[in-house]
Amino acid sequence: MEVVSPELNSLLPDEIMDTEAIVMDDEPHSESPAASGQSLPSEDTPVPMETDVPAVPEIVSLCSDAPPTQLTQALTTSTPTDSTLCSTTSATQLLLTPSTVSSSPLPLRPATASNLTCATTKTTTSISPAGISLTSGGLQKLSAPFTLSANHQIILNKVASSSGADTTRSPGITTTSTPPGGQKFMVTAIGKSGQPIVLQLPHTGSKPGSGQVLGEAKAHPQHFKVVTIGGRTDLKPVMVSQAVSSVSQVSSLQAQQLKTVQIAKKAQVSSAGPIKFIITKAVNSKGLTAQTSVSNVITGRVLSTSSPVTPPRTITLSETLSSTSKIAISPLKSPSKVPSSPQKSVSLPLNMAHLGQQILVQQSTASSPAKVVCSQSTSQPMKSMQAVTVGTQQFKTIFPLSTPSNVQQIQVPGSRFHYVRLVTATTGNSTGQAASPGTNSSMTAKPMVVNTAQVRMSVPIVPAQPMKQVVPKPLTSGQVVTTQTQQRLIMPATPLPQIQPNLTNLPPGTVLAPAPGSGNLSYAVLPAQYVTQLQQSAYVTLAGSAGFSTPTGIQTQARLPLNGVSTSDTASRPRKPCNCTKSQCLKLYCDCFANGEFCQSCNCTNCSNNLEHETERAKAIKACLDRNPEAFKPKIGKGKEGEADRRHSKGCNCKRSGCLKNYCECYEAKIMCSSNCKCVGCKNFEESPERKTLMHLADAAEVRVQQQTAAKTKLSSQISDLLTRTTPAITSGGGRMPYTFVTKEVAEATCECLLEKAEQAELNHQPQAAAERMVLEEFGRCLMRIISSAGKTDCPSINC
DNA sequence: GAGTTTGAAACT
DNA sequence: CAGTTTCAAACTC
Repeated sequence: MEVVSPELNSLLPDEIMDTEAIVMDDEPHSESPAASGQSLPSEDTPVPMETDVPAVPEIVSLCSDAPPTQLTQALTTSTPTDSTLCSTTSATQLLLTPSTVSSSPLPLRPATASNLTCATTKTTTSISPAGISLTSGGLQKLSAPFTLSANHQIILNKVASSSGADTTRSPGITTTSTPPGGQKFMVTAIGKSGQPIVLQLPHTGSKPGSGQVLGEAKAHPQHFKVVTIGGRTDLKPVMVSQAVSSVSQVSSLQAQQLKTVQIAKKAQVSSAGPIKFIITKAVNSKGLTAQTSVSNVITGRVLSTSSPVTPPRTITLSETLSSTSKIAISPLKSPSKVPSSPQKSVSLPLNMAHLGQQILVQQSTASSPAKVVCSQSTSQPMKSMQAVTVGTQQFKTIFPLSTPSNVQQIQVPGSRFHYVRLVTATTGNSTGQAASPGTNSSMTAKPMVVNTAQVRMSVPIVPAQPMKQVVPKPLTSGQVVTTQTQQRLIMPATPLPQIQPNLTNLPPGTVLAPAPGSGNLSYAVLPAQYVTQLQQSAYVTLAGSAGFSTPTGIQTQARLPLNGVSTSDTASRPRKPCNCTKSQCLKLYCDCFANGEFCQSCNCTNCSNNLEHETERAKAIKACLDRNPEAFKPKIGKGKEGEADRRHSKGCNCKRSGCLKNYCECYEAKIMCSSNCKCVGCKNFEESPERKTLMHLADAAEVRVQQQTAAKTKLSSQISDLLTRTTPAITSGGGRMPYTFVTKEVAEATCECLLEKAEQAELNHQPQAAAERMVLEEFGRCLMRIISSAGKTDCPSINC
């Protein structure tokens, strides 16, 4: 099992949660203490979370009664028949995916509830036609998972966790039930302990939901209802897949460090049933205002509610409206940060034409950073890209990768970072791909032709903590090990006020080195220009993205604010290529690296500042941050009112340049030295005559350059215009241009005429000016004759 | 273009 | 923290 260490959270912004590999359990009901214990996050290394309550992965999944062997096969192999893949979980998320329509009413049984275990590492959920069992992947036990009332209500009764470690963690319940009517609903509830959650089911006619055979196409669209209850701040992804297969997967999230919203995508493509991807945000465990937004997805039914703190609650399931395959992500802002922010839901359909799938990004709340983790499972290695917008701004960008990687870009509103996740899931993977803890992935399938790898986004939880390389824990025994390679990239690009305090220390890139046997998970924080790099291999920009400017200039790299120059300013200029030879462009000597950029079109040798050396780059970043936590911060702080207040944060140390050469960082930034500087013989101050002289010279030179440039441009334009206007004469007239008649003979004749005029003037003792005038006039006449004869004859004659 | 100068970054 | 070394850009020829 892949485990995200506590460091991971510290590396990534709070707004985006990441989930680790989906835990695949070879057994439907894992009760292995060892596994659970291993998967448990270390208590000794608590990572500050966005919420005060330590996050604990809580997963309640519906497990089929099928024999373990059957389940194992279903989980470990990605079969087209698997219609449901449910994974995920952030700390207290519970995901349930009903995969099949069960004819038996109220499939949930107390007997299965007893199967709930505390094994966090293993959680498997599947629904068999015969019934539904619950397997708790979380640390908590559900002694009485829920009760079913006569009036189509399901009451979830949260019971205090059995283990001591569990008691400190917020409870979360997610359950799925398949009512008799074949309707399915999902409940993702993370409420307070001991508080029941009541779900009211709509009265639907029971259908003969006979047990369906795996791979059997569903004639009837599945209805899913997702209910999010609770007060947790964590985003809760809920994936609902078409109720085709009887196997669903639930990966338990290792724990407390991960706040994640995952979009599990099922590799399976179903021909008939509607596909629903629903991601809801988990309610705040702290009891703060929890907002849950659930986007409507295709035929599924999604119930969204802003969950107040106090359960029990009765929720009425509502119909969803969408008609196409979509993935809905509704990242919610942390209630702790914005307790009372009105729920805001924005759906951004992503047209992934080449993938034949759409991703719907739903934004639930405005300001709070959202944590979104999207995981995709696929039976076939593919390339997929997803763009997820978190926060107030939305954007969509699809990056077709030349590599078998998935790119998912997330922009957090107000953040200067773009978060882009690259997921490389290649090798043949089973439906139950290895997933990070807390990741819940499920795919539905129909319109979605093929799904690729898991896409995940991560956000550091610990503020102001430098990015660190995180090595996921190796998979534990008994877990499904996949050969799938996963890359995770997080790209900073745009400002995000909400999380900026946490991101200020973020290095331009971070790579989470894969742990042995962990499936080669890697994380990277990349500068925005990385997006550009990716786009060089042709990209598809999704329309309809509001507030997101798709990078169009391939050569232009977005840069972090450097030397007080705004990003837009720097971005407008072509980046200067570096010439590093010894530093591998992994030290601050390299401007590219120092600016958080990848080397691109540089002259460097042995460069490691690129995607191919993510690990090295991450280490270098970490090293730089260890030396100086503010290494990647702009050196020139922008003053309150204009450039006058701009000053170098550290100041320069010039000794011989007088701070009047570009050696001086202050001078280079076109600012004057300040008290921060330790320079000797500084001449870079306001009243310095040397500085003024240099400035004047520089201005004059710049003016000259501009004039020359303008003149060249104008001349080029005129020439171009002339050629454009004369072109018709060439083509339409069938003749040649006048100048083509200036043959050697014509030129000689013209010269003779001119000389004759000059001689005449000389013989007449005319002044030089008059002589010159005569010559010029004669030259004009010659030209006129040449031009006039151009269209008459091929051999114009010049006669004086 | 090669060589020198310079100062930040890295190292001790 | 200070001194030294390394490094790449800036500069000079």
